[in-house]
Amino acid sequence: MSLKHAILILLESEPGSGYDLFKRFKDGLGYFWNAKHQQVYLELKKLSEAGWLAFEAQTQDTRPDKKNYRLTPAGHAELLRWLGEPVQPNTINDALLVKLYAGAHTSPDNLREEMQRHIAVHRKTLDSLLSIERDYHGLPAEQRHALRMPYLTLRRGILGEQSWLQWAEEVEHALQDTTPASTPPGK
Amino acid sequence: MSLKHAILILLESEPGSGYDLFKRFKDGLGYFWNAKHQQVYLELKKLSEAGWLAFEAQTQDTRPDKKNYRLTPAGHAELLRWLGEPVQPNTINDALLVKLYAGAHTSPDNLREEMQRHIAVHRKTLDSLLSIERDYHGLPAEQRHALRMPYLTLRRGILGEQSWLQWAEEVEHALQDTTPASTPPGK
DNA sequence: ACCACCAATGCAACTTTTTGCATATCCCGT
DNA sequence: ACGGGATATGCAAAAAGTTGCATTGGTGGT
Repeated sequence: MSLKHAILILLESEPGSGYDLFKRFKDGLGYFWNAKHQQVYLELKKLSEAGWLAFEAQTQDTRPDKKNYRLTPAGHAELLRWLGEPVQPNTINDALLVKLYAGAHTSPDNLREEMQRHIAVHRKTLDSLLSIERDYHGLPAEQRHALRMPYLTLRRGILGEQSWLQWAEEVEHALQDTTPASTPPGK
Repeated sequence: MSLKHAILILLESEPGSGYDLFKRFKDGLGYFWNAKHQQVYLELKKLSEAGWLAFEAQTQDTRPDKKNYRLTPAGHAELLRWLGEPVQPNTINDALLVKLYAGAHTSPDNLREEMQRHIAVHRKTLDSLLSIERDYHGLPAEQRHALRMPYLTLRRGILGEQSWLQWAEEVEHALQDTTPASTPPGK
């Protein structure tokens, strides 16, 4: 758990609305933290009630009104406290691997299609991460320095996706071997 | 979600008790599916009530009595149905990356300690996966064939852990650069 | 003209997972 | 003799996350 702290960190670096935070989760942090908009709004409400956030309502003409959230001193203190605390190693629950584990009970074609869909998603994610990395390298040194920690998390995303795609190739070879009869020899 | 189906698959390949399943999650599948014993027992109860599992109570002398679960035909059908359905790509929520993202607000020492602890865990996991892989390669061809699908998931674990450790090296270099003063030069 | 999408927020019900507590016996090491 | 770990199961409450529904207005495409 820790949508709580993910929100505190995002608002610490820049105040914003629920909608705004949701977009940051979707675009920027999506490769390591995900949340639906409902959950974000609910959590913002809870964090306000706990005194860690404050907000001012902004009325807007052409668009719906919004609430602009920022950290309170108590929220800042909580963030520092959390940073000093050890983080539990991540546990992974990966449904694709569950399916593959049971793969002998279904057809290789089914598995291949499934893999193709996932490969497409991972390739797209990798492309977008690489493009963010290119932008980062184009920044002036000061800004790069300010972003060095987020950059490390970006590297995790890139290395992770590359490793995933490498694994996917292994899987494809293995699944081809399962049905060698369907392709005629000689090309 | 899909502890449900993870359980169906495990019981399909071999019937067993809740305790037994829990151990299989902990030892064998832990690198891609995790569940506490409470959740396993609760889910077994629900799956029985849904008619997908049946159990017979076994009284034991030296040990507590246990319930031996196996799939019903309905459970088998449900498993096949699920295998035909597309799996949602995994979403990752990784608290370590959240912490690192906010790393500029804490000390490099704190981050280094955190990384050391996680590195130790990942190295241990990798070692154990590699040892399982060695065992696999030592098996006769028939058994290897029967286990080819679980083997693919094992490969995911191995490649994933290796990639993680590679990333951890990048992080360590980056964190060293942040405080070059503390280590005396010349050794 | 209509449809879809962006901006913006939220409630209610549900499922899934975690945490805390509870119990009972056996075996192993110190 | 005593503590800890393995064996074995479970309830209750809380926390975290998902799904479905609802609203309002602008903007851009066909």
